[in-house]
Amino acid sequence: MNKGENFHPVWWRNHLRGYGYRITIARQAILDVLSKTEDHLSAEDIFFAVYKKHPNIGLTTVYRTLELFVQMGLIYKFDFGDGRSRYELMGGPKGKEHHHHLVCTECGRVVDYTDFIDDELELLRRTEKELSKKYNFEIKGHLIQFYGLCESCRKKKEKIIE
Amino acid sequence: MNKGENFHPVWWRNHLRGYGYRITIARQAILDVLSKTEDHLSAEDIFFAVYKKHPNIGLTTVYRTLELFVQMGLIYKFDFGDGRSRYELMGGPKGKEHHHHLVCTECGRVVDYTDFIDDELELLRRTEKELSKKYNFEIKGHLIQFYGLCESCRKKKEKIIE
DNA sequence: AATGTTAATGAAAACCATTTTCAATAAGGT
DNA sequence: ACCTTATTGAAAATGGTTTTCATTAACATT
Ligand SMILES: [Mn+2]
Ligand SMILES: [Mn+2]
Ligand SMILES: [Zn+2]
Ligand SMILES: [Zn+2]
Repeated sequence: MNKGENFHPVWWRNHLRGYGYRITIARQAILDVLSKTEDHLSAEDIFFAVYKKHPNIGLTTVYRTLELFVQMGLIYKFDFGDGRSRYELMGGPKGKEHHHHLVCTECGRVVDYTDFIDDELELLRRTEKELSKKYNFEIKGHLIQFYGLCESCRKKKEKIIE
Repeated sequence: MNKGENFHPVWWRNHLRGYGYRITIARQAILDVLSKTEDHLSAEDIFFAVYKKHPNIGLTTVYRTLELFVQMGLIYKFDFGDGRSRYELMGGPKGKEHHHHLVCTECGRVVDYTDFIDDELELLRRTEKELSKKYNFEIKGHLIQFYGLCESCRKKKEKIIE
């Protein structure tokens, strides 16, 4: 079986239908792209990836579909500070579990990390609890990102200084 | 002494001069606005606040000045997901200490919190250390935000359901 | 398999926060 | 006062995203 090729289409179809949406070529193609990549793609990235097989699908549809999938909870939408949103598959067969990000401020590289230190989740839970009590907030989620310099960017800077 | 009125101008002047920049009316006015508010203002918010006393200062200058202050480390720039950047004073006499945010996804309300930050800081340091070792990142900073529903938005939703 | 209803789509235009351009102005050293 | 040049305001440009609107295609019904 061609790895990733039309990966578990049944799952998407059920997921879509379950929400009362129609199953279209564009939606399947976009999910297909997202299910095959390890990267954090922008709308335009996805548009170009889809374009290879479906040059008739427009960027507008990509935006609309991504918005829909975010609302459905199928994908995550992130902002890493480079002026465009980036998307990542959430649940499903190839979906990633909850994780946080490490972002290089120089080249934009993004690293997922899921190997939380044991206490991290514990502290998060505790913080959420205390915050919701103190500020009367019903906390639904969190965003945690670390910013810095990746290895290659650090080396480049060292060379310049020498 | 009029509270906040031209608060410690000497401090700004030194801070600016220390970086070799000229002290202009626009820059002082913008710092003045930021030093008087507890809110997280957008560039436009700041423009309007400045406009009251200085209707000749343009939005372009506000953007340029904010960008400069961010580079100088005088202010923070945040993105709370409503499509515009928001700014907050960093150091100085009225500047806030490092803190994280609680954001209402319904009305956009933003709450600063500095509580529990001791535990958090400790854990953060440890996490940063582990991450920088494992992924060869030189970590420079972090972004932590909790998302949820503020009290009034929660109550509104409850009423609708009833 | 044909039909009807209506969600979904593509192309173009609009939107809107932010940036760039460029000639005019003013900060601060002499 | 004068000079140099950083800073400024107005207008135009930019670029990611959204809206508009006429056309197309999903899919339930026949
Ligand atoms: Mn990720
Ligand atoms: Mn704040
Ligand atoms: Zn890098
Ligand atoms: Zn709210």
